[in-house]
Amino acid sequence: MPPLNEEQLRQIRDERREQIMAAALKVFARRGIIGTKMSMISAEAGISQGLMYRYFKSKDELFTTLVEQAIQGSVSGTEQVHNMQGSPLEKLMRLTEKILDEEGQLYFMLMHQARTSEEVPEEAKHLLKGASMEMYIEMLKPLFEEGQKIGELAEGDIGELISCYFTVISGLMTLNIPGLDGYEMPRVEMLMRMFTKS
Amino acid sequence: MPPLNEEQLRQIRDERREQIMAAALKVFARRGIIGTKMSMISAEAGISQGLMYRYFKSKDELFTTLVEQAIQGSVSGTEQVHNMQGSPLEKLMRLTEKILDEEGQLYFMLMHQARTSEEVPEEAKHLLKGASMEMYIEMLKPLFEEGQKIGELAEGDIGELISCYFTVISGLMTLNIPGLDGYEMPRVEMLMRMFTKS
DNA sequence: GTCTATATCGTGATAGAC
DNA sequence: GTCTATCACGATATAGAC
Repeated sequence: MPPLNEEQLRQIRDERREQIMAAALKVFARRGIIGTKMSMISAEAGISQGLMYRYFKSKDELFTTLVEQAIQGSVSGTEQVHNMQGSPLEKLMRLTEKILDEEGQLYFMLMHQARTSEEVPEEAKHLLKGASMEMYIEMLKPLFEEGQKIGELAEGDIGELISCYFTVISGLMTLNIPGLDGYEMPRVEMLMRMFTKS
Repeated sequence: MPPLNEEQLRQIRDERREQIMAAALKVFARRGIIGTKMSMISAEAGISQGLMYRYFKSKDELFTTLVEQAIQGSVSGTEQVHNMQGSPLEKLMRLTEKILDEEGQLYFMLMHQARTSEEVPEEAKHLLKGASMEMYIEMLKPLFEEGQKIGELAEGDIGELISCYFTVISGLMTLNIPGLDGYEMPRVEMLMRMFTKS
């Protein structure tokens, strides 16, 4: 058997890395950085504990890498609202559905863990400073402004409106409803009643 | 100096116990059962680690005791809505304000920790089964029914309405907004727009 | 009743065989 | 590249002095 060439090795390494990160995201999101043991991640990824340290220097580095990825995803996801078609309200509903749909939920929970837990690595804390509520508000301002102009969205302070939107959505995301007995994600139409002109 | 009599000793013990529980609530609510070290609780309470074990057999027992207290509080708090005065909407707003006000928040966060974390003591899990979403819905049903009857609250499935109410409120509580940079608790009037007849 | 000292165990991270 | 064995440390819970 010929030895693997450089390209093949790199591919194996990349796949392993992705595999570890996917496993780590699952566990970190639910259990936080302290509640997560490296053994849990390695078990979830189906590899040994020792191997993880070939790909990430420490638990902290792994966590921080995931936070970075989560921030990137949330920003690009929010930006995409402007590429959607339909009225401002329709856009907002579609954005909301996309956020609440189980897809991005793990990343969202991870960011919440990173924001609230104390023993988060300094670098991750620093990254989170760049993903402030204000930034998201700015990103959604044009959408809400247009909605108010055409009389589709409720009047009132636009900052308060968007802040309320993000706060409620954040709350729903961090609840981790799929795993909560009895809880059910409210319909988007229900939530939108807060923001539509009555 | 005469020796302390039985009554005095009991009083000291009771005070210490309360003191430990208050400190433990603060720490558990924010950091969860795993993230909380007994040393943190003892530091918060201003006593030594060893002494804690004179009052609670283990970390698990302490946690479970707090969960029990939290459930009791949330039930009696919700029940009180029927003793309030005013229209159904006014009652609901006052209940909401009471819940969201920092007061009960620690207990709420504790219950969320207990619901979502994996390594919660079996007994605490069992207690939580008794505090199901369905129970709270039943408790609020009369209020919503009257509100719908007099045309103050939105029409539609009453179970969905109350479920949405509790889910959104739960989300806001678990966010732990006081400690979150940029986040702000939405005004109750804003939230109520979801449930009022437009 | 309260403290300090310590036994015991679990976890993060490393070393070295394959 | 991957695994197993191991070190070093920190946390729970206990023991015993005051």
